[in-house]
Amino acid sequence: MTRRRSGPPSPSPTTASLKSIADEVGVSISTVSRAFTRPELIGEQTRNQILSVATRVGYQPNRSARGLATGRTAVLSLLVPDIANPFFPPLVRAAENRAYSQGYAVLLAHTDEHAERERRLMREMLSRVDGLVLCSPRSAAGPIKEIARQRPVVLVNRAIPGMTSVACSVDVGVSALMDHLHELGHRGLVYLSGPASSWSDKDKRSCVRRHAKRLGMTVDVLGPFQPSFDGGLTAAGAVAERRSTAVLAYDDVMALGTIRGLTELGLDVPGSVSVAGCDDVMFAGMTMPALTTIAMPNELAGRTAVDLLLDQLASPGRTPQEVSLSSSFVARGSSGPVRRTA
Amino acid sequence: MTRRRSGPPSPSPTTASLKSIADEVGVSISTVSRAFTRPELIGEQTRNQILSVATRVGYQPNRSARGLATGRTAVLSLLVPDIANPFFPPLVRAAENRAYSQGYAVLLAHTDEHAERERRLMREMLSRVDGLVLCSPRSAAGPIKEIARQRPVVLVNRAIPGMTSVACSVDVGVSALMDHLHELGHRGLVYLSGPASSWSDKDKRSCVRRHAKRLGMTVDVLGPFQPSFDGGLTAAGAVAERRSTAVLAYDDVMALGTIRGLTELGLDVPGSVSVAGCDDVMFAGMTMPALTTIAMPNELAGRTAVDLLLDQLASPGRTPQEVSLSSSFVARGSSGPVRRTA
DNA sequence: ATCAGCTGTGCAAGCGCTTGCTCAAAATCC
DNA sequence: GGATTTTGAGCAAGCGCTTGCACAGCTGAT
Repeated sequence: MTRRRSGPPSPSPTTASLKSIADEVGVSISTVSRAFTRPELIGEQTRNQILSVATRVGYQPNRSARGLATGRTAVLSLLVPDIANPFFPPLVRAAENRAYSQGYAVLLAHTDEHAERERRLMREMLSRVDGLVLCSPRSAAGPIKEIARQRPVVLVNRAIPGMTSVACSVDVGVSALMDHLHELGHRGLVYLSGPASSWSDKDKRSCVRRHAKRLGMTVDVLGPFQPSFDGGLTAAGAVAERRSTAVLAYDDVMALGTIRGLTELGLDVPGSVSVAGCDDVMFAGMTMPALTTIAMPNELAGRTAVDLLLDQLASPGRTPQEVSLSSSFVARGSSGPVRRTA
Repeated sequence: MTRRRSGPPSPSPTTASLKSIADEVGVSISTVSRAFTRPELIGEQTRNQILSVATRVGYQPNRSARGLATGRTAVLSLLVPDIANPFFPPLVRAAENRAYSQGYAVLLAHTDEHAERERRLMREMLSRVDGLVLCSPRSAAGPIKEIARQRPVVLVNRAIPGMTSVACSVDVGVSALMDHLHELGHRGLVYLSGPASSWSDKDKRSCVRRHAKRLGMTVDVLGPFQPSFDGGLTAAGAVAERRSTAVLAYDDVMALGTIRGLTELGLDVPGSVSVAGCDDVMFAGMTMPALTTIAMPNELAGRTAVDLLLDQLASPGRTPQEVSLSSSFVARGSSGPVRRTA
């Protein structure tokens, strides 16, 4: 270790503050502060001096102090039901990326699909963040609006009148899927429903019905089943019983369970029955057979949600908007032509 | 809407503060503050009065102000390379859960495997959080230690002398896997390596070699390959060429790619070649064949990391410890007995 | 020379909360 | 009953930063 030329014997472990920089440069605290926040106001020479000292000592503003003074924290809250649900990571990633690029950090919390915990989290976040993104919130409209009165809120995959939201409808995807199945000779479809109360399940049911009618196909709605592999396993029994030739599951995970269940019952996928999922989760393309599915634009959803939130932050008066994103269809190996029954 | 009995015409939209409560109850601000932070110091009657008013008006302390006054933010930072990598969600979830239960919120950010971004994030987090958990950090030891000088840091899946870390070694899992393969008649193993510089890849290579020696099996290390499905696809070619009977891939995703690649080359898994992965990612059990793999205790890792961090927060002097967690072996359908060559 | 208008900087008042210290009243002791 | 301790509460000084306002020194128009 080389001897220090002069100055204090050791770099003080206390973090640099406006004051320490001000003292070193020989200006007032306000000037240093403004050198960062309103650089135009400061003379070029002074500013450069300040900035160079700041980078040398690795100055990082104390966020709490800034937050207290400005009333803004530069933090956004992202509430998801369960980050381990493969639906969310891409969304979270996109949201965090966008937020970061705009100078915001992201406080992540998961609600465990538990309305009570969700409400507590929302409340606790209030004093920590500038705005919140709520993904598939379970709470009633009341508590959510209560929060929205205090901080900008954007809903993802849930709409509440008068609030900004971004939702991904399966409509386009289901339409294409059912065209695809129809062309392959299928004349009926079983929909394996998930959480009955969720916006997303309702959307799927209604889209399936609408497009079935359009194509003259029959629809059976089974369930609700757990949106899990085991839920799919269970559902497989019901599918087999019904001698259905085509199945759409609430999500990809359930679809994989269904495929496994059907296989164990001696039914070939896609030979005997075609199975499709929803979400186009990361693994959907990696299984065998690869999963035919409806891709949800969740990266876009995450990014959009943050954009909408930042919009609201920038112009508080803004009227709420309900953005609707559309899905797409991805044909893979788990769907095929209907087989002539023996 | 019923008429309000008395009091102000409408609940002021400004958030409640210590002062507003103090005024209403008729005590000083300090008393209200202490009613929350040091309740023993306050008379029971006063305290109850304060608490009841507080809950009625939905008081939430201003975190910035508290942070400024105490120097603690009650926020932890969790840096992961990529939340969309299925390895991380369970870890993040467990970490967030543990932190939440101890009164801490979690700031999540992803580094995109990018050392520069990682360093910037670490620095920026410094002023926002009380401590950081760094998952598989890419940065050199220097910058990391620099951060650790300012705030407690816990490393996950990376060890740096003198720092607290928690790592999951594949040792136990590899041992069991290789016993399993040996019993099934395999006498050689191909290891498909991932990012050569990562601690985790080194660990895998050395464990594989050690246990191969123990069992008298041969080892071929191929790669490095991208730790992705495509990486596995590529690797499959090399595996087929070598006429290997057993393969261990760097991670589950690569393993799935390998299986697909082998299948496309006309090799049956596990008939012609057994394939195992690492991590026991959510989907590992859902594919067909279900993936034989080495399960990493990443929930435990996430929880432990947070615990270690909170320990350091509670008792700053504490000597750094390197916790090592062990993996386990999960036999599923992608591994089987070696087939007599024609 | 005079004065208005800039520019660049400093002053000082907070932002809402914590906390060491002070102090009055009540409880306890001898 | 007086001295001492305990209890409950308030005062006030910050924590580090932002920002409205004041003001000194220039510039350039008059």
